[in-house]
Amino acid sequence: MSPPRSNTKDAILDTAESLLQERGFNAFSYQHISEQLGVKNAAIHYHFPNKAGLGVAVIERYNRNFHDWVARHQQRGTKPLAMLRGYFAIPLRFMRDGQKACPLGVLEAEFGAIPDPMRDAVRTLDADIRGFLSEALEQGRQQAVFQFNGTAQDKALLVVSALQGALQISRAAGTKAFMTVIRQIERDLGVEEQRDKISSQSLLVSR
Amino acid sequence: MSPPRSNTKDAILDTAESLLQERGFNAFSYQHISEQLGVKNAAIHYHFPNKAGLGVAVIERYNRNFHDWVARHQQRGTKPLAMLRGYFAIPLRFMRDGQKACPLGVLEAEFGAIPDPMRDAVRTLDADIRGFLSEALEQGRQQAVFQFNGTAQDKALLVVSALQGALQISRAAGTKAFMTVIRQIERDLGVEEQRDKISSQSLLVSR
DNA sequence: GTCTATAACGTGATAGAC
DNA sequence: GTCTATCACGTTATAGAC
Repeated sequence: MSPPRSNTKDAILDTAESLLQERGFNAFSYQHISEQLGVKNAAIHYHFPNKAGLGVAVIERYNRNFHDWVARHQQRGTKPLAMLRGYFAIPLRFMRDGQKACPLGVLEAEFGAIPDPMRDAVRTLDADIRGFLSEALEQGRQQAVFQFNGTAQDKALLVVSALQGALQISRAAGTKAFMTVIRQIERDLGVEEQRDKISSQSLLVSR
Repeated sequence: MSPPRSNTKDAILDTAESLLQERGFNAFSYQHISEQLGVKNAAIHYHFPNKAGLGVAVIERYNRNFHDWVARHQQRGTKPLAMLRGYFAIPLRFMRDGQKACPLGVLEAEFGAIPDPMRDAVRTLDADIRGFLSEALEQGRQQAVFQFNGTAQDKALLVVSALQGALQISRAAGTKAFMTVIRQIERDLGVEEQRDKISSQSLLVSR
């Protein structure tokens, strides 16, 4: 159902997504992409006639990938705590992969300066991520692996907000800040501190 | 010690700060400022020769204002809970004042695309804000008005992260999201739900 | 599908008159 | 301290050859 996918098109999306996370939407250009890709900017305009369309495509692909990830875990019957940690691992990878920010956070920070179609795509992505997390938290509470007050929706919103903020703050304050927030979130969910987390422990000691 | 402060200079800083919060650093220009101010862009270059300097000036003034605010409350002997809520009121004002984002969050989201001197200023601001909040939380814990696990520094980082993220998310998801996060933060600090918060209660009901 | 060439415009910034 | 005028450059985007 999708055979003639051009190789370049995906490469453009990869590069655009990466640049978006590094620089934000308004600070990367067709030139940046074309240079990194070794291709002329006209080629990019062939695949994505205008920048708004490219932006929307990046967000929608990101959301599709997220849905696939969720579906994969649901099929496997991944348990709530592993689900939560698998979710934490996503921004964690961003941070380790060159201090990237979360696309959602970047676009919401630039919300007043992005095209309307992108705003819609952002809203959808936000709703989908929170929907997923709400479910995981609610399941975990029912299985008594998480404890928290208020609705799962409210708690999910807090967790998503904290992760998004922490990832940004880590760009200024360093990796440790992000690990700290993850640890604090787990603490606040009543998840016991793990005994075998050597790296986390050393982080604790170092301040 | 500071008598000949040009009126225009402050007006430029006001406008730049506002534009920064609405559009981000890379999506506002000297033209935007000059149009809003009814002044030519050369006048702005007279006060701030380059954009990086303007950016730094905005951040540093913001930090000075924050310090003044803290000092004012410390002199008054404001109690921890009122301190916390006074702090919440800052981003709350941003949101109500045209869906503005927090300057810190915006700049950290754009961190890969802002000049070096601005990065330094951002790091300082971040450290100062968290320092203040850590103190307030620690005081509150000692007075048994807040309950939380972990160090006050860790909890402060979580709270700052959550507020920053929530303010951004609210641009896409609406005001309610921000109120929800504030309520959840208070819940997680063991602050009792207020009986007289009619608006908050109706928010709860509406979802 | 990718290229060269170019258009039309916004950007940060400077020189010099007033 | 603000203006007019202008510059060099980067931006998104298009036309048309290959």
